[in-house]
Amino acid sequence: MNQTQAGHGTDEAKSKRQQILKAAYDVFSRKGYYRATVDEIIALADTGKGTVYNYFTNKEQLFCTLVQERGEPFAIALADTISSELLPMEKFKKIIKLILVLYIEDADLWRVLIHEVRGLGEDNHSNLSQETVMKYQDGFQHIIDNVEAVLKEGVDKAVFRPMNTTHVAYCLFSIILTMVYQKFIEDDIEITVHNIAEFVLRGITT
Amino acid sequence: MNQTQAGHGTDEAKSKRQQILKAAYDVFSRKGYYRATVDEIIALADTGKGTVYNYFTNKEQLFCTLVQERGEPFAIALADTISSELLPMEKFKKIIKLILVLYIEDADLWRVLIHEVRGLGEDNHSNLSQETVMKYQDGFQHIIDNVEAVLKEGVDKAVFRPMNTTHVAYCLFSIILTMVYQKFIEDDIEITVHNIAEFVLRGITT
Amino acid sequence: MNQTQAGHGTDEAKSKRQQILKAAYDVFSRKGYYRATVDEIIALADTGKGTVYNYFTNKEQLFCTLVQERGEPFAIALADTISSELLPMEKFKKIIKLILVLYIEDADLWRVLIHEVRGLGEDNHSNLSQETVMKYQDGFQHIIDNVEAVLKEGVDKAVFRPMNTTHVAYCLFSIILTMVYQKFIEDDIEITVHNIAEFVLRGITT
Amino acid sequence: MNQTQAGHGTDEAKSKRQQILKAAYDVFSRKGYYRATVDEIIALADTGKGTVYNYFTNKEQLFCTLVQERGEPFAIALADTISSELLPMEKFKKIIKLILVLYIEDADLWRVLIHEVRGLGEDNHSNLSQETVMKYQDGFQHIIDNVEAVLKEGVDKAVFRPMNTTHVAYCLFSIILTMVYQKFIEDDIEITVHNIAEFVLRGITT
DNA sequence: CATGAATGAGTATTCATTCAT
DNA sequence: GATGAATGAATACTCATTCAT
Repeated sequence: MNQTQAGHGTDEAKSKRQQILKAAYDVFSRKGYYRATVDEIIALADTGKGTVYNYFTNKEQLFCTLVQERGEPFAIALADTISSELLPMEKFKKIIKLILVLYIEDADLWRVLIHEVRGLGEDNHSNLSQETVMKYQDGFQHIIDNVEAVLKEGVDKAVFRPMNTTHVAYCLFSIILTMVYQKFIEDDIEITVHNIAEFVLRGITT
Repeated sequence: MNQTQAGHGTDEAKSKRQQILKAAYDVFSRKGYYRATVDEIIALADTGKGTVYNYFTNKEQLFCTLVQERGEPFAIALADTISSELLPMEKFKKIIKLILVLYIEDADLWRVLIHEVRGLGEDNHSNLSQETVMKYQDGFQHIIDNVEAVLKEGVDKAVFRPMNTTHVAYCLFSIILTMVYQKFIEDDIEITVHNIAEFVLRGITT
Repeated sequence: MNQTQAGHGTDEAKSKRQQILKAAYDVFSRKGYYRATVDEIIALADTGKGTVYNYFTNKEQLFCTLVQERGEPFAIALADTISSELLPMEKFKKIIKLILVLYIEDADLWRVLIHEVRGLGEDNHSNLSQETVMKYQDGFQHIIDNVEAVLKEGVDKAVFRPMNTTHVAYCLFSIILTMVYQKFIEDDIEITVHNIAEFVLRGITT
Repeated sequence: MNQTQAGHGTDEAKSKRQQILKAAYDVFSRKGYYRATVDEIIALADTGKGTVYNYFTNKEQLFCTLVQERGEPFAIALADTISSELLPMEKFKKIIKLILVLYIEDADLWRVLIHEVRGLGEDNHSNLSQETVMKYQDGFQHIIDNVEAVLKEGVDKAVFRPMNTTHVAYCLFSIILTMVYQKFIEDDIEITVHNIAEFVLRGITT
């Protein structure tokens, strides 16, 4: 609200939406979805309450926009990898790396998303609408399905031994998340990728 | 509410507290911590709102009491196992089983607890107080520390190959949780225990 | 909040709800439904915001309770009159009087209700829910239907000349409302009843 | 928005204002004053929000302009009729017809206007400013005054029997509105005019 | 003149907690 | 000890209006 007096400059014009998204990212990441208040977001974005509702229909849609924006590149990269002609083992490692990279960037946002989307009982624990929750659950499911597809391919080609691919896919996914959330990532990501792959491939036995 | 007129009997007095805990278990499990309301709990417990606050200082402490009560037996069993003279491999499998059994019983309650305690950013995502969150994180940490101890013992005795025991302990824990939350548990738990152990020990390579 | 320090006396206990209803009557009558704010109601009722929501599920239901309470006696009296064995002309006058009396008491409340329920275009102009609007429209319809029934009876018995009873019933109703809203009511209601009846029965021609 | 680039041509300039008025008519009629939003009006008018405020000082004045525009012809016709040399009975019927025609055209707009202007308590129920409300109440008053004048003339000439002309004028007006709002109008308006006149003149007695 | 991004005052509703009886 | 009426802080969202371009 300082520079161009009322922020109508073309720079700022585009920036308002960005300011809000940036502030929202910040607040959602720190506070989680429910405890993030629109008031705090606008304070940080240095904007009026109405402005938020000009760009986003409601708090939920603001959050979803954030998720969409940050998740898009990953979705594309994953699709590319899946459809590539790599060998199972190579694909396997590449997917691990992709997921790792995705979750390392914007770690806090994904943490919050997963927090909201995770483990539902009969009712909806989440503060997000049932609809939204299901949408993102499907998103995660899709990733896991792809992991499973790679595992199956490996089993078919006898690179991996027979297993319950569904179980292993979920476990692999949870292992990756654990590594990220516990901040077990090495500076050189390749090392972490290697460690995870090694663990999953060979286990811990001598 | 008839016999002893206002619940002055020791039976009823104790039972009031139990009724509340039972109802709280039910509601927390179904709704999660945040969406569980004291109103719903007292409706189910068939008691007055004030009564809850006679036995428990607040909603959070009610939840914590529940967690304490249901977690106690496990903590004891775990300690016993750790200090037992079993061989590393046996200990390893027994711990997997212990954790599995714990989380299968009261699955929803643990789901909720983990939901609240999981991966915090700088601020506290949770609806629980920072203090409480840390307490339960320590609780989980303690379990994981014990798992790690077993792993170390195995490495020392060359039953397991050298590894980052911390990482593996966390991963093992997350794998177990995943199996439970995804309801991948076989009717015969031993099978699941075997599968997890096999996966962690030998990986997926042929 | 003065007398018994915190208003928990049995007198006051019952009175809280009444205080709120009284205040709501006041504010709704003066401001209309939309412009009446819960804040103003609680200020007048000298109560907390939560208290209102203990007794009434929302602003609309508070308003409806008011309408119900004040309208009940009339509905009963009307039903009695309709089913009575009076001659058409007597019934006719008695109904006029009943409606007049109803609308004179609580004139402002009915004014507001009619304001909300009146003349809808395609959409719902009202601030009340569609459901509620229809409920009260039905209520008014019911009154008019009864008026019409009396007219029909009169026509059958050749006391009244043939007419479109529906049109006349509506017109009679609107005439009564007009008299009330314009405060054309004489101190002795009988005079007003007589005037209306005379006008409707004989018209204005010499 | 193409030809004269920014609407500088007198054609377009005038048309912008007309577009807005047309759209406003539409939205006000469908939604009522309160629920009509400027946003919806500009969407329909295919214009910018600022433009509305170039031509009209605010939402209220936009509404008033609309009312003015549509009411003008009627006011003139009414004045003509009043000052004409017709016999009381003819004048009486002509006025009924005039009012009927006025309210049939733009029925929804008048419905909305009356909705806002009707029966005020101590405070202003309306969403319009007290000032505006009074202005239009005066407008209606003026019509009624004219009706009353005709009635008085009839009484003086002994065509009508003695009566409270004020009361009857109001009642006649409310009867006409009722016929319009209940859509009791026959295809041939003359029939409705005749019915109303007959009812008011002769009443319903045999 | 036309535009539309920015604004913020105004409001209904929820729910944990208290405390007099 | 048991009760439940009373409470109010906290929060998302709407929409008329302004003003720099």
